[in-house]
This record gives sequence, structure tokens and C-alpha cells, in this order.
Amino acid sequence: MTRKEQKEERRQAILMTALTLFVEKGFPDTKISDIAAAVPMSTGLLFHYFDSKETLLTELVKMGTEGTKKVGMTAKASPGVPADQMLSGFLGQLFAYAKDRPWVFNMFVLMGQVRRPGMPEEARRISFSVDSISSTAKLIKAGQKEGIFRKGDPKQLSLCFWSAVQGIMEEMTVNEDMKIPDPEWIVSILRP
Amino acid sequence: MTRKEQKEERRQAILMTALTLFVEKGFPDTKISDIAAAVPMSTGLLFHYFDSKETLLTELVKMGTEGTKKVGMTAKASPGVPADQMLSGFLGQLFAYAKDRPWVFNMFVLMGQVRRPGMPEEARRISFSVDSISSTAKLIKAGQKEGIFRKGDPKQLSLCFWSAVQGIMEEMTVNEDMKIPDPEWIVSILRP
DNA sequence: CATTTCATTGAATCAATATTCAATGATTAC
DNA sequence: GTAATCATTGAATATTGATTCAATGAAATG
Repeated sequence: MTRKEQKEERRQAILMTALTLFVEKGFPDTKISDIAAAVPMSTGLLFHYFDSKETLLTELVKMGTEGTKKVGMTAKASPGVPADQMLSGFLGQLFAYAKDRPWVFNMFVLMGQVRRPGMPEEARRISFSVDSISSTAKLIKAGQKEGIFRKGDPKQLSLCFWSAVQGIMEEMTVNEDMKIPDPEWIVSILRP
Repeated sequence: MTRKEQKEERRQAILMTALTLFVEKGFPDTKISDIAAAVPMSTGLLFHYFDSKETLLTELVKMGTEGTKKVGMTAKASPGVPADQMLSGFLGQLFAYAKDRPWVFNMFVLMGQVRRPGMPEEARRISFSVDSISSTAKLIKAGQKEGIFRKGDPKQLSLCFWSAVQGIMEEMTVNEDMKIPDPEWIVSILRP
């Protein structure tokens, strides 16, 4: 393995460790030294890989937007599927992923958290570039015509739906009593 | 007005200011100096009223448990009301409150946030003393027998319901696009 | 092998912010 | 009206945690 590959691997290890800690303890409460200790490596060395704590977060958010965009594509690539099944199917997949690849899950939670005020501006800005609220709103609008979703402002319904998902996923990352819920429960928010 | 009363009033002002900031910016990102500036008063003076930033949080959480317990009593005091109406009624009231008395709302959000790992231990411990999850689970169990709630582990349904509420309320405190949702949307999570 | 490059460390440094403190002015009690 | 008490301030101080740096050793290069 070349040095370059090794370095890349180490970078990934740091990113994944940071992701876990950011979600578990929150960004401000995660100390660089916590991340370094968990990797493990010395605190100083971490700065050999990333310029700052904020860069670390920004990189993660960039990865997150990539991933989220891919998910969006997959959704578009399966036309003919009713909108409600698409949403519960998506949630089902997402929740199923949680078992083996918790990082996908954590990434999703981080993407939600990073939108809040007080989070570093750059990361925040990037996270807003994927707008699942609007795309889901479109989906809802279409579904309303077919009568599979309840009446109401699609944007509001979409916001309500995703905030609920966010709340549930945060609880899952933090509370071991919380089992994976049936996606159908959550999609019910949108049902007539 | 006696000095004692004045002091008490000042304490309340500090608490309410801190509550707003803790919810808006998060506990770690809220500096004592931010709170003092917002009250307004000098940073040093704040320590004349509260021993530490953590004490401030603890006091708020204590207030929160009081309030939440009262709500629980009111619920018990209205027997005969179907369980689903009780929940949507409660949410409706809570959301309505948000308009005039945002602090009630913020308090609710804070009580949820303070349960997360990384928050100061004492506050965390106190917040766990009110267990709306379990009481709602009982409510759900009863409702299931009458067929007004869907099948499934009551504890899981309750957790899912409250995490969704938490997510939605946090979004409301932070995103001005987010309007008050119809409580019925959220209670649908529990509907058969 | 000699040289260069890179990974790594632990110990500074620097900055932010919680907390303390001595001094000052205002209010109350006598 | 004088003394005691309390509110208030702004300037120290202490602490925490991010970031930098000089030194060391290991791997690659020639």
C-alpha cells in the first residue's frame, strides 16, 4: 500500500470517528482530543490531516450531500412507484441500513443537526444545498391529487414529516431503548 | 417593591433569557456573556444571582419538571375523554401557547434536549424524573383495547410519537418557515 | 548507505470564556 | 445623617481546548 493510500485511509478513519462523536455528543462538546483519542492518534497529528475542527465537519457535510443526492437520483429512477410507498420504502431502507452501517444513519442525523443556528456557517450553507423538503413537497403535491396524501400545504407537510424523522433518528442514536420504528407509522403523518 | 422581590424578578428575567438562548443556540454555544448582555447586565453580576452556567440550566430544568407534572395532573383530572383526543388536545394547546408564551414552548424543547448525552449530568438526571414516555405508553395501551390506536409495542409507539414531537418543536424554534402543524397529523402516527 | 520525505509525538502557545474580586455607588435601617 | 447592606461594574484570573511547533524516528528514494 502506498503512502498516499495509507493517508487516505487514515483520513477516512478520522472522519468516521468524528462523525460518530459529533452525533453522539454534539459538535461543540466533541473535543479534537476526544476524536484523536478515539482514532487513536495524538492530538497534534490530527492537524496533519485536517486543518481544523471545522474543516472536519465541512468534509463530512460534503460527503453527506453527495450521498443524499445519490438517494434522490435513485428515487427519480423508479417512476411508477406510488409516492407513499416511495417514502416508506426510503425510510425502511434507511432504518435497515442502521443495523450494519450506522455511519449512513449518523450522516443523516448530522445533516439535520448542522442546519441549526449556531453551527459553523460554511457547513450550514452546504447542508442547505440539498433540499429534501422541497423535493418531498413535490412528491406530496402529486400524491394529494391521487388522494393518497392528506390535504394541506405540501411544504408544511413535508417539513413536518422530515422534522419528525429527524427527531426519531436523533432519539435512536442516543437512546438504546428506541427500536427501529415501522416506517409506516411515520408516513401516517401524511396519510388522509 | 422590596429588595427581595426585585432580586426574585431579576432572577426570573435571567432564567427566561437563558431559556431562550439555550434553545436558540444550544447550551454549549450560549456564553454567560451572551445571557448577561441580553438581560441586560454585566457578566460579573450574573454570578451574583447564579453560581454557574450549569446552575442556571439546572434551575430551568427544575421549573420544567414542575410544569410537566402539572400537565400530567390535568390529564388525569379529565377522565372519560378518549385517549387520542387527549393527545391531540394536549398538542393543540401546547402549539397554541407557542404564540403568546413562547417560553412554555421553549421549556418543552429544553426538557427534550437536556436528556441527550453530553449535557450536564445533574440537569440530565432531573429531566429523566418526568417520564412522559411511560405515561403516554399507558394511555396508548388503553387506547389500543378500544381500537383507537394501532397495534404495536405501546412503549415503542410512545417513544416514536414523542421523538417526532420533539423533532417538530425543535424545527419550529429554529426555522421560521415552519408553521404550527395540525396536531392531528402527528397523532396519526398512533392511529390504526 | 545517505538523503530526503513523511508520520508522529508531546510540549508550547493562543484564544475564548467561565469565574472571582476589589472597588463604587445606591438603598435601607437605625 | 450615618452605618450597614446590597447591586453593580470592569478588570483580573483560571481553565479549557484549539492550534502550532520543534524534535524524533520510520519509510522511501537514489
